[in-house]
Amino acid sequence: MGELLGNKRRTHYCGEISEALVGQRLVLMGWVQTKREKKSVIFIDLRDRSGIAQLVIEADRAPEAFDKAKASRGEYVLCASGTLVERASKNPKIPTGGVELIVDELKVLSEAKVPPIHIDDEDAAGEKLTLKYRYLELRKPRIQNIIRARHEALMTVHRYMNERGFLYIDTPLLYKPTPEGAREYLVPSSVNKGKFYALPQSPQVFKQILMVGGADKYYQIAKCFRDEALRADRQPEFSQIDIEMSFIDEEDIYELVEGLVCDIFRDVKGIELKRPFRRMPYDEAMRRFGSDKPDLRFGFELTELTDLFENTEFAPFRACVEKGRSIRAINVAGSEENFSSKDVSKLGEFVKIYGAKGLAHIRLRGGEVQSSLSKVLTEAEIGAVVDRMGAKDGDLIFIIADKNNEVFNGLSALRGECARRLGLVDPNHYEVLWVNNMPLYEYKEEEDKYYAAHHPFTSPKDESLDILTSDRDACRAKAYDLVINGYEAAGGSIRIHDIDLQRRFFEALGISEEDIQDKFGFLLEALSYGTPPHGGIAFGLDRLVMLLTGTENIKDVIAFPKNQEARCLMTGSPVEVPDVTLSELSITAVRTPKNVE
RNA sequence: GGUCUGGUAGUUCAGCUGGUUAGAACGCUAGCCUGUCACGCUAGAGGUCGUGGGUUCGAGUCCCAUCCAGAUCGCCA
Repeated sequence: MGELLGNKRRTHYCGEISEALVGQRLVLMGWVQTKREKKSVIFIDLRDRSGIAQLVIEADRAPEAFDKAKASRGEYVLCASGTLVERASKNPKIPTGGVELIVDELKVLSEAKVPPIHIDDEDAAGEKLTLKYRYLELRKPRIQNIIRARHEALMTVHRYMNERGFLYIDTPLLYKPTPEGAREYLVPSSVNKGKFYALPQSPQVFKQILMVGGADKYYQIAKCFRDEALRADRQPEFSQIDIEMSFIDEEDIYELVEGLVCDIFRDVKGIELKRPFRRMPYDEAMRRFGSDKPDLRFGFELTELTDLFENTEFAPFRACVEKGRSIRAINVAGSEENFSSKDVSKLGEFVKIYGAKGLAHIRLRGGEVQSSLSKVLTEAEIGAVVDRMGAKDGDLIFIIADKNNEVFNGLSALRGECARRLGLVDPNHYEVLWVNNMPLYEYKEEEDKYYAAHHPFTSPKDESLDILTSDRDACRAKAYDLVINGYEAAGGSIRIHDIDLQRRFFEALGISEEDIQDKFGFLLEALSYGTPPHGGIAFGLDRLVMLLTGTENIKDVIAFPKNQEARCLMTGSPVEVPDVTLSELSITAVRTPKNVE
C-alpha cells in the first residue's frame, strides 16, 4: 500500500472539507464523479462515501497533474494532493461548495471502463443492470445512505440489548429439514451421503432451547432462508433481529421492544415515537380495518352492513346473509369529488385482484344519492346504509359483499388505495401498533383442517386452555405483532413451557405421535428437563430498514440482493453442478428440457 | 402455480393503424473554450430492434413459442 500511494496518506474524506481547513495541505482519494475540462484548467468532482470535493487542476501550475486529469474519465480512482482554498465562485448546491482543492499532484490509482450505469441518484437504470453491476449501484449516495441507516439501526440494537443484559448467541445455519411451512433450502452432506441439512427459516427451536439452557436473555441478528418465489418486500435470505427471554410475560416483551423501537427511530431518524404503543386485539383490527396489520395513518374504517339485508330482495346480498358471508363498507368521507366514475370502475377492477367479485358504491353529491345498487336495492335499504355509515353530502361509500376473507382483503386493500390516491399516506409519519390476542388456530378450508396460526409452540391464552379442542375458532394465543404503517415489523409469542400442554396442543393440531417425535422429539425432550416460562419476538430487519429509509424495495436495503427468481445476477448463482459433484453427494439430477438448455 | 407489464445505441426511452436510410437525451471519441460546477459549443462513432418460428410483396411494429426482467395475487406454521 505504501508503495502504491508513495508517501501519500489520505488526510480527509471528500465530504469533510470546509472553510475551517482553508490553507491546509490535504490529500483526498476517491472516484471521478464528473470532469469539466477547459483549455487550461480542469475541474473534477471527486466522490467518496462522504460526499463530493471539487479538484482544480491548472495546466501552468501542475502540468503533470493536468495531463493525468485530462486522461481521467468517470469512475477513475484518483489520489489528489494540494492546498484547500476558498472558492471565488461558490456552489451552494453541495455541502463542500465553498471550498476547493488546488491540486499540485495527482495520481491515477485505478482506471475504469465506461460504466454501464451512471452513478447518480437521479439516474435509475433497470434492475437487470443494477443487480448485475451491484458494486456500481452501491456507490450511489442513496444506497450508501440506506446501508448507513441499516448499520446505525444495528448498532442501536447491539447497544440496547447489551445494556439490558442480553447475550448475543449464534445458532446453526445447518439445521434439520422440517417439511412444514415454507419451502426450505436443502444442503446435502457429503460426509453423510444421501442425507440433508436445511437452512433455517428462523432460529425458533434453538432460541427456545437456549432458554432451557439457561441463557435467560438471548438475541441475534439471524440470517433466515425461504426457498420461495419473491416479492418486492421479500428475499430468499433475510435478517431477523431475534429475541428470546425467560421468566417473562407479554408485558415484558412490550416494554423491551417499545424501548428498542423508540431508540432505533431516535438514533436513525431523529424521531421520537409516542409510548406506550397502541394496542389492538386481532378481532378489532379485522373488524375495523379488515387486516391484522392495519395502516393507521388514515381512516376509512370498515362497517358491517350484513344485518341490514336480512330481508332484502336482492339475491346476491341475501345469499351473503344466508351463507354466513358478510357485507361491509368503507366511507371515503368528503372525497366524493376526487373519484370520477372512471376511477370508481378502476377501483372495482382493483378489488378483484384480491378475490372480491364486485364493488358497489353509493355517492352522495349535491343532496342526491347515486348508487350502482339503485336498481336492485330499495330506497329504504340504501338509506339505511347511508345512515349506518353516517354519510354526509360529499361522501363516497364502497361496499363489498362476499366471503369474509374476500371482503376483508378487498376493503383493506381498497382503503389503502384510496388513501394513496388522496395523498394521505405520509412516509415520514409513523403509526406504531401492537396487534395481540391473535387466533391460536388457522382453519384451512381446502383441507378442512386447523393449523397453528403462528407456530405450534405458541402458548394459548389462559382462558383458551379449557376450549383447546372444543372451540378452536374461539381460542386465542399469547401472540403479538408489531405493526408499523401497515407493515408487520415484528412478531412473536409467549411459548409453551409446560411439556404436557405442548403435547396436548400437538394432539389438538392432529400431529401424530410419530410426527411429533420425528420433527420435534428433541425439543420435547429438552422441554422435559426444566423449562422456564419464556417468550420472544423477531423483527424483520430488512423491512424495518425499509420503513426507516422510506424505500418500497427490499433490494435497496440489502447490499447483495437476489432477483425475483432468487438468482444473483452478479455472481450468476445458482448454477448447475457437474454430475461428478452430485454423485459424490449421492444425488441424481433430473435433467428436464428446461434446465438442460 | 396464476395474472399483468416490459425487452430498440453503453444507459434511459420514443418509434401512431405493418411501408424507403430506426430517432432523441445522457454517456463515449476528437476538437474548441481562463473558472466550470448536470459547464458550454462543434463534429463523429455506436443498433443483426432478446431469441426462434410464422403471417405478409414487405415485420421493430401482427401471431405463436421461448428466454430474460419487473409488478401483482395465491403462498410465506
